[in-house]
Parts: sequence; C-alpha cells; structure tokens
Amino acid sequence: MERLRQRADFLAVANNGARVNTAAFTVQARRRDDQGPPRIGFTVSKKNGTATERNRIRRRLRELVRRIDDVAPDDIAPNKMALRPHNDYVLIGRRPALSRDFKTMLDDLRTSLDRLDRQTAKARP
RNA sequence: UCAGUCGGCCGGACGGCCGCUCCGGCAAGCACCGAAAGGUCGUCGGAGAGGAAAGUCCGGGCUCCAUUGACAUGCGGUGCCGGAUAACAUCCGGCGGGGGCAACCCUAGGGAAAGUGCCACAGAGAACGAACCGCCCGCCCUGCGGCGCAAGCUGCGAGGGCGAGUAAGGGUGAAAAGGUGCGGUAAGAGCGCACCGCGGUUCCGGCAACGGAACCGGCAUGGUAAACCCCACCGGGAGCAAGACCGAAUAGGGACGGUUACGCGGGCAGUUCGCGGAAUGCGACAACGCCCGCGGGAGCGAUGUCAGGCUCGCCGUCCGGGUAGGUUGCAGGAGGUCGCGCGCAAGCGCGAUCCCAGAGGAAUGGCCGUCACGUAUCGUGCCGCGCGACCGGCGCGGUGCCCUACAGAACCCGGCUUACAGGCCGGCUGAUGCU
Repeated sequence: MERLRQRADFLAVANNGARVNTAAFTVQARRRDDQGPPRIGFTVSKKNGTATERNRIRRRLRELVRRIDDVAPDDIAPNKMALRPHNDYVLIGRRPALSRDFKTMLDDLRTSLDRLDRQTAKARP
C-alpha cells in the first residue's frame, strides 16, 4: 500500500472534514485530483500508551487495511468496501485497538468506509 | 532438609497461511510519482529489537564552531591506595570504619592546630573551659546533748548563713572537655600508677593506603566541610534536528540588456571609529534599509483636456544565498565467537573464524493450530500409622484461566540507574537429621 509520509499530507486530510469514529479508531478521507492509487496514513498519539503499545496499535490498523480487500462478505458488493483510488485516508488509532477483536474491527472499517463514501458523494454532487 | 548469602544465565518452543524493511545476485521497461533533486514497481537467496533497546545520569568516538601558548582568576566536577581502560562518577584487587553467629553486606573515606559560621530543645553550663543539686573544710547563728551554782567550756551524720576547695556522684542532652580499675585525698581531680584510647619519635613489613612493635608525652585537638572555605587533580562550547551535497514553487537580492523612465537634497540607525578623565559631550562614517522634501517621468479611472488623487517601475536572460523537499552521514566496530598464553582479578596479547537490524508519520507484523510452563478446580491411584475420616505430599486424567512480565533500536560504543511474570544453574555460610 502507498503510505502517507509527509506532514503536509496529513494536515490536508485532517482539514477536509470527512471523518467517521469507531470504538478503536477514527477514519478521515480526502479526495485527491490525480490518478494515483489510494494512499493511507496512520496516527497514534502518545496519549494512547507507551511506545510498545502504540506500535502494536499501528500494526493492527495496518493489517486491517491490508485485509480489507481480501475477504468481502458475499451480501455486499465488493467494490463498495474497498479503498477508492485517488483518495487519501488517515486512520487515527485509539487504545481499544490494542485488544478489540480483529474481525470486529474489520467490520468497523468496512462500515466506516461505506459511510465515508456516502459523505463525500453528498459533499460533491 | 530448612534458612540465608553471592554470582551467572534464560526470558516461551514448533508449525501453517498472508504480509513488511534492508542487503546481495539476476532481470530491467522507460511504465508510474515529482518542476527538479530524486523515488517507486519484478524475481531468487540471505538477514531482521533488548537485557534493559528505557531514564538520558556520567565517560568517549565522530561532526561543526571557537582557540598562539603558559599562568592566574572564576565556574563546574572528582576526592583512601594500587591496578584496568580510549575515558569515567565505571570495573578489579586491597586498606580503614560500621553491621552480621557466619557466608557476606554497607561506606561521598582529603583537610576541623589557615580562617569564618552554626550547634535547636532540654540543661547550671554547648567552647577565650561550666558549677544547679551535691561532696568537703573553716567561721558565725540556731537547735540538741555533756560538764558546771553561774558566766561559760565542750561535743553533734541536725538546720541556716557567709567564705574557700572540688568536679567523683545526681540531673539535661545527639554530644558535658579521655575511659576503666587501684592508689591517693578534707572531699576530689592524670594528682600518681596499670591497661585501653590519643599524639609524637624510631624501627620493622608493604609499591602504597595502612598495619605491627618499642620508647616518649599526662592529655593538649568537641562536633559539623552532601555550611562557607582550604588543598590536590580534571574540564573549551554545541550536538546526527551535528555536518556535507543536490535543490523547487513563491517572495526577496544582484548583474546585464530593452524601455524616455529616474535624479538630487535632508533626516534616522550603531556591541562602529576618532577626540576626551568622563558624559545624555564634540566630530566622523555608512553598502543595504526606513522616513521626509524637491524636480522629472511612467502607469491607473470608458475616452479627450485641465485640476487633484493613488501606485511606482515593467519585461527578458543570467548569477548567488536560502526554505520545503531529496541524498548522504548510517552500520566493519574500543565488533562477536572459539582456542592458546599472561594476570588473584578487572583485563591484555596472539591466532583462527564470522558479518550480526538499519526505520525515517518510523520495518521486525496479523490471524490461527499444537505443545510446554504456571495456576485454579474436579475425579482417581499410591504413600503416611494396622484400618477409617481429615490433612499433607507425589503421580495420572479432564476442564477453565493466563494463553506471559518490564518493555520497541533511531549516529555508534563503555558504564551507571530504574522496571521486570516466571524459571534454570553453580559457589559459600549457619542450623538440624542420618551414616
């Protein structure tokens, strides 16, 4: 996956306004005006714990993003769940991400992405 | 067997599926991102967190800046001795002091006769040596007793007063001016003596810290230096966000060219310079900049003219600095392992062998399975004492829980400190039992 690495990119996504909260993380999204693949960044601030715990949160979030395309339930159209190209996403980790069930978090991410899609569709008619 | 003490080590294992980062080989289109610098994408093989990676408390390497050298002063640090080391506040081996039956542990351990300060409370007294209660002596008064007819004489483990002696005892304190004992004395006192302590000298042992012995001195020097201070030794500053290279967009700077398109005057500034003992004094200077004024010019309002206003250069090419960003520094090192030698040891030397993380919004992971370990509980077998109950120990089986503590490299090393579930190994000491 393409990663966001520069501070300016993170600020751009944060200022876009499209965001969805779940128990374990917050998702922010921003549409770019180019033809590149989706890019994603992770933010886990210091208030979430020690360096070891923050590492673990980021790794589980990263694994979520990697798995999002793999196994889509049959009852939902797969292209609706995936990360969209020419979009930037930022996942902000929270402390429950340390211990929350992995499959539950995967469902969380799917519904969040779905809601983000509808938000951005509403925002730019 | 129990209790203790010291040292060392490990810090889940194996497997499956799907991934991440780096290195090396091969292959490489000119595809993708970017204005550029540069980065991304394939395949095969290999490697990929710790004992503390942590705190950032010391010591170095490395980098840049500063620096003629030496001395002095200031500031900071270190502080028994010897050794190890690149260096250290570290380590090793000793010494002194303190604690423990012992193994062993603790120790910021120079100087208090250079000077200054402080020593609360209690207590009479806390430092140019004190005298409260006492003890003792002398004198006087009172009291009591004896002798005497009386005046008086005389005695007293009695009371009081005055004067002198004393520091043994009591009491206060963290500490009371050497300690204990004997002698001595009116009572006492290093006043004398013995031992201990202290100080000095000499000798012996030791590289040294220091230890031992002999002799001398009657005792002089209270404590506090993590109070100031004194002495000895050490120390430039900042850090990989160091530093090096590449380098936009935008704004701003310079040069040249084009365009008629700027010129002049004054003021301001300041770790500046000169004069001066000095001033807020006098004088000088100024690239760039800021302000004011004068003259000229250009542009702007639908257009022309006049008056007034506003703005002040524009275009092109090149150059330099520098920001975002990129690359590098950045993984072969005071390196690991093994062997031999030297050393009590810390460690050192020689030889062989190995290459062992390198991210950058930060790789080393996610989801599972099996097993081990631990723990709880249930069932069952054996042992204890002949049996039963209870209890304890051991074994087997089932189930549940934890399915693992502290914790994540960030330029690199040597240390220190702090955190840590559970476990393993070894040395030593004490007590007890058996032979």
